[in-house]
Amino acid sequence: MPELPEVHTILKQLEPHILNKPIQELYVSVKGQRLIKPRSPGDFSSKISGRKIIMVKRYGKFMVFLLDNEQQIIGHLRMSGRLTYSPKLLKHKHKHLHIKFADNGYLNFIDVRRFGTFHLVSNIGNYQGLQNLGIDALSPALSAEELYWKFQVTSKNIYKALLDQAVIAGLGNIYVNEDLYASSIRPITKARKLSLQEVRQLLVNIRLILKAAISFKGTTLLDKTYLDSAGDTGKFYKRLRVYDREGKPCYKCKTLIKRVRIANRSAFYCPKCQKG
DNA sequence: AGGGGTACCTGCGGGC
DNA sequence: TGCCCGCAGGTACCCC
Repeated sequence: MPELPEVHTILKQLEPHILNKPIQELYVSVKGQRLIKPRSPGDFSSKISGRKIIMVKRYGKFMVFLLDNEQQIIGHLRMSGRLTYSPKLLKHKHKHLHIKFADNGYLNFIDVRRFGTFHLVSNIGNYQGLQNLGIDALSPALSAEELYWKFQVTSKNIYKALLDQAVIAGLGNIYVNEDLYASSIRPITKARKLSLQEVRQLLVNIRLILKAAISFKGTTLLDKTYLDSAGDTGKFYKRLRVYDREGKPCYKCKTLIKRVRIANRSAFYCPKCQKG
């Protein structure tokens, strides 16, 4: 579920509630076997109790909570994870973890499918998930030339290349589909076939769409899996042009949108507007 | 190297 | 009504 705009929204909303407050304890439900590292809730809890979160950062879809003793909690929401803040203990069927602060506030992790992870590390540089991460899609450090170069040295199609977090960090299925539609590129096009000019335009569209999605607090689909930290729906769903529109008319040319399976995921495109 | 499949989970909607 | 199937904003791991 959550891609860059959703993770960004959640962290921005949480920040004022969780920064610089002493942590009292960590609670993990018995179901959360794969959820945390270290695996022992007691171990995890004792290592962070008394500490404060002094900074929150996002790398792609990863969330990093920096503690005041230089430990970091690295979180990933995967498909259905949510984070909320509550001033009181929250009862919820799918709440698998919370951090209780000394002021009695709670940071809650809710996750229906239980794919999400929270890892406590002392050296962020050794964390595998971040080592393999490419430059963040919204980072000014990412240039069209670099992206073009990465496309030149792979034989992947552009759909898989954009989903590859080592190529560009932060995009997921919704925004990749929207980016390719906006750029008139078919998902199955080989990434290396794109000209530098086309990559420039693609990167412009990626950033425009991500920023617009952030301004709408992300995208919530019909199943309501994603809700922001305040429990609200992300209103960018109103702006989706191609994702989940199979069989519906293209907004530009009225041709019916097609769906193809690529690597067990659904790619949507307009067969007339998107060339390749 | 990259494609494809599976696995990790729960829940929902559609078809029969 | 109920069962079975496919599908879901992600990623890691296997085999060819």
